[in-house]
Amino acid sequence: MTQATIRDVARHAAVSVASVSRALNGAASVSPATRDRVQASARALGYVPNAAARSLSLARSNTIGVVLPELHGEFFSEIVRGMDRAAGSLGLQLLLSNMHADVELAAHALRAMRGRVDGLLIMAPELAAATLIDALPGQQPAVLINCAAAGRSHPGFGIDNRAGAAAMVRHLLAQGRQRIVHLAGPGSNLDARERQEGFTAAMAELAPGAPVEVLAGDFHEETGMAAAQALLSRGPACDAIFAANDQMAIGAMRALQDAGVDVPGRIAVAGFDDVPVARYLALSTMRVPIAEMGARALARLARLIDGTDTTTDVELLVPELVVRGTTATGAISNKNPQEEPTS
Amino acid sequence: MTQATIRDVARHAAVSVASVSRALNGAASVSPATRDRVQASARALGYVPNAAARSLSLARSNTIGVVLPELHGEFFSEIVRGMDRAAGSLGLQLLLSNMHADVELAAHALRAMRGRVDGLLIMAPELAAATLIDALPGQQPAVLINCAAAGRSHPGFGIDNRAGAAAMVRHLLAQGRQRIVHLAGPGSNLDARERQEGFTAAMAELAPGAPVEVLAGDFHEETGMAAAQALLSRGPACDAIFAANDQMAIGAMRALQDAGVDVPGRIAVAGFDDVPVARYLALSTMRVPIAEMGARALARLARLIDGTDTTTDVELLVPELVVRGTTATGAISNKNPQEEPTS
DNA sequence: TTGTAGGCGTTATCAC
DNA sequence: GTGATAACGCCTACAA
Repeated sequence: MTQATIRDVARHAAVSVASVSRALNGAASVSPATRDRVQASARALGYVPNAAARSLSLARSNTIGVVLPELHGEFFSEIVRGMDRAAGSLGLQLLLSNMHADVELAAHALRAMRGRVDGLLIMAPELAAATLIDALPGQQPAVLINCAAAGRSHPGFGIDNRAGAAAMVRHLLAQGRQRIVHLAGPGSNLDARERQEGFTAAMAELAPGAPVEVLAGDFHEETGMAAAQALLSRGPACDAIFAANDQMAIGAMRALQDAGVDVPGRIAVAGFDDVPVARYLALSTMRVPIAEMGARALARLARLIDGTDTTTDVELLVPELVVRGTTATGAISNKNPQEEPTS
Repeated sequence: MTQATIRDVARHAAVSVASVSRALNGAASVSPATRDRVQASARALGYVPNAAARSLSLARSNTIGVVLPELHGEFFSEIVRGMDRAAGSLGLQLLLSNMHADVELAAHALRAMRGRVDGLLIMAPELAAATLIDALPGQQPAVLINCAAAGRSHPGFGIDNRAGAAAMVRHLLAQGRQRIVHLAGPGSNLDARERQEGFTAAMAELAPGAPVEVLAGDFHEETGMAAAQALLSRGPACDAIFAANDQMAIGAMRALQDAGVDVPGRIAVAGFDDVPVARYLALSTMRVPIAEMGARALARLARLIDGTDTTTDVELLVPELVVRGTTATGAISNKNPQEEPTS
């Protein structure tokens, strides 16, 4: 026997399909007697409404399309967790799809969601604004996360990378560091660019005389190691390495420690993101509220869908400075890395 | 202007909707001329097929429902990554929903997917077999992951926890450890139970005379700390702690090191899972191929859906022993300071 | 090769 | 309060 439809229930309860629909959806006026009969029949037949049919009829799916790039473990799970939490409390489902770097595929993925989702949550830190806008299905409500394209036609969310970088620079300077080297991320990445800009701007403002140096990087641990080794084996030494993300910072730490360099005694190391590993390695970093960003983006998309919120500005979430052993002045105090604030 | 439908395209191309459908779906016989006209019109109007309508008509959604419990960062992202990878290569989408411990809610979540997905990927290590089977929509193809219910009516995937635990026991014994204490996970969790059983079985077989001790735990780091402290402050000492997961192992390590106990000199520590942090802390552990499990489960579900595979057995993935510093015999590998930040 | 028409399962608009 | 019935957008026999 195949799945029961609303017609089966109607027949079983000896009423019309209209009454079944009304009885089951609560809303309209139905006599208690028929409602009970309908509910009993539905239960007896194991009836479950067909979501596709309902979506077609209502032109609403109660589903949010989520398009993310290939991203590393923690970031991915955190942002999805935030979205899922918000979606659950709003009675929405999440349709996942990962955005390939290929624009063709990305556009295809977006199109495939038409009629299946009520709105889109898109994160594409590597895609240029115009490219993305073109790929967007015309009428679909969408919220852009970490997108260069956000703010104009579509609302967006992002990390205040400039403020974050500035906060770290301020911290390092306050610790007495004089020559801070920034290990940048890939130029194709929006966050990486903003962090670098934040760094140079903050240095120019807070330490006008100090040397400003930026090394190219790619967000990978190996690159952090290589950069640190290069720094050691060349001319004027630096006394602080501020990496554009934690992975590179960790790589730098390893290389420095392998070379017997005192961290932070001789060189301080700082990262960005606060991945879980950072706590164990006592790495100072900027904590990025990823889950919160996901949750807030979802909530805003929901408001956009039901017309409650029609703004298109970009909301920036400010990272929080987390000071640990790798930038502490004097004695390193990572004796108990567990005393970190819980997220 | 609202989204174009197949009728708009038909009108624009001066053909029937049937021809549009045929032309766009490639399959049937259409004259090259009309196909070109249709494609041109579709592009001109920005036509994208409505997935809900198509699902309703075809009784197929090309979507897989994924139901996961609340799980910690890495596990979640890894398994979803595996599924997503496999889904992408098969042209399938992923509809996410997290399974709440509450059976009512779980059943509701499963029901809500009716008509929206072609099959279900369910992971519920905490739910009893019968409960889960009851909650399953009757006809829906489903693959169970880490479920006690797998293997009977539904195919399943799982970790060979017994073999994994045995491998770790063998390793610890080979390292000369005599008194191994197992720090178990929550009894409600299938993996935890199997790991514990694997431990006791392996001990009975490989070290018949040795004392076998099991401490209750809950998979949390704090519990690992508390357990280690308790072990230190009581009677006969042990020389190895084998935790049911990495989190507890890490907690135990910290407690031991805080107490000045030489690890692994006096007490070896081992975990299970190989979370990313494990590498940085030089924790020996069993590596669980999570992404692979997700990918294979999805592939098998796809075969189940198209009738290619109708078996219902459980496939077990074997964890791999990863030996690091915390179980090494002789010289402790603390020589690499960055692997032991609390030194 | 192409067009007509019926059906997929629901909801909503009418009459009654 | 209840019951026909027309959408919703697409696919697919069946005819032509």
